[in-house]
Amino acid sequence: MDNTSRVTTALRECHLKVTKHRVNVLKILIRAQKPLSADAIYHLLMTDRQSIDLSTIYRILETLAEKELVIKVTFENEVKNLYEYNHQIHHHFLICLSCNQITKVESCPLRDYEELVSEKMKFRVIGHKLEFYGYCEDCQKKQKYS
Amino acid sequence: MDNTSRVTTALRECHLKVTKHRVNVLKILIRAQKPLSADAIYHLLMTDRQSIDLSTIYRILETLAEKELVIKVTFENEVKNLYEYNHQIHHHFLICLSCNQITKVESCPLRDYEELVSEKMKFRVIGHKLEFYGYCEDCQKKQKYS
DNA sequence: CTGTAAATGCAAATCATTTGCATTTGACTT
DNA sequence: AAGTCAAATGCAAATGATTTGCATTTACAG
Repeated sequence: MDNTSRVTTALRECHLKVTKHRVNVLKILIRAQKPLSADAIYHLLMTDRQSIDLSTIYRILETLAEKELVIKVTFENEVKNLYEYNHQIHHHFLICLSCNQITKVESCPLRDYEELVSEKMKFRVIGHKLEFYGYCEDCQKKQKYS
Repeated sequence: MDNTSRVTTALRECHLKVTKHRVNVLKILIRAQKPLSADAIYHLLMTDRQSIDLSTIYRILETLAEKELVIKVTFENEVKNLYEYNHQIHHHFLICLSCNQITKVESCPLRDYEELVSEKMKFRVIGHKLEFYGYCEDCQKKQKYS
């Protein structure tokens, strides 16, 4: 199944109208494999000769986030909100302090700890967010020679 | 040592002028024991009959963050940036999905995992940010009866 | 194929944060 | 204690991301 039909099916399952723009936005997020800003999506669509208004992108992202087809995330030192396709697989990110590149890490060490926190703090944990900040391989190399 | 002299000393050590506003902002952040928005600080000062401009608060927070006397943090679903006093003790937060209240947790399970990530992903980890989302004790009680 | 509610485009509003500039102030010097 | 000056502040306006109101277009149920 290609992305177009995958996305079309997903929209139908959520009782959302299948519009050209919604399909395009979702396909871009799937291809990106990382969170994108509304603005970044806008420019990708423009490059692809697709005409769309930025406010429409914001509305689409809001709708898709409500239906949990996409996840809205915010990062430190990043003014804009970012949106990622929801693959339903729990993961975290590495954020390079030098080039700001975002990389996904699919393992997670926290399931046990969640229980501990729940008990000790009397806080019912529903989920968590974990990010590692540091330097990616490329930036580490560059730093050696500067 | 009271907070006023603690804060005055901290500012001097950072070669920053000791101004009434800087002292007030730092004392508010110490008392709060959790991150506050520029706006929240503004209203606390106003309630305390202290006249200050919001832009001054932003400039103070920026300066204090540069010197690492405060830490700037952002949370999901929170439009504003928040600032917390830097106690130099590594910690994380519990964020209640119902009342949005933020609670500190001082333990951390991630030191070992950081090394694992460093090796496997060839990413030099400098630090991390971890937040737990769920329901605080009060909101859990309220949910039972609603 | 048609009617209708939902989606979109466009312009303007909103809200957090930043900036330019005139004035005030902390702290060093004398 | 008064003089000096760069840094800090207040005020008004700018900026940039996001949201909203409203007129028009479109998806899709019947």
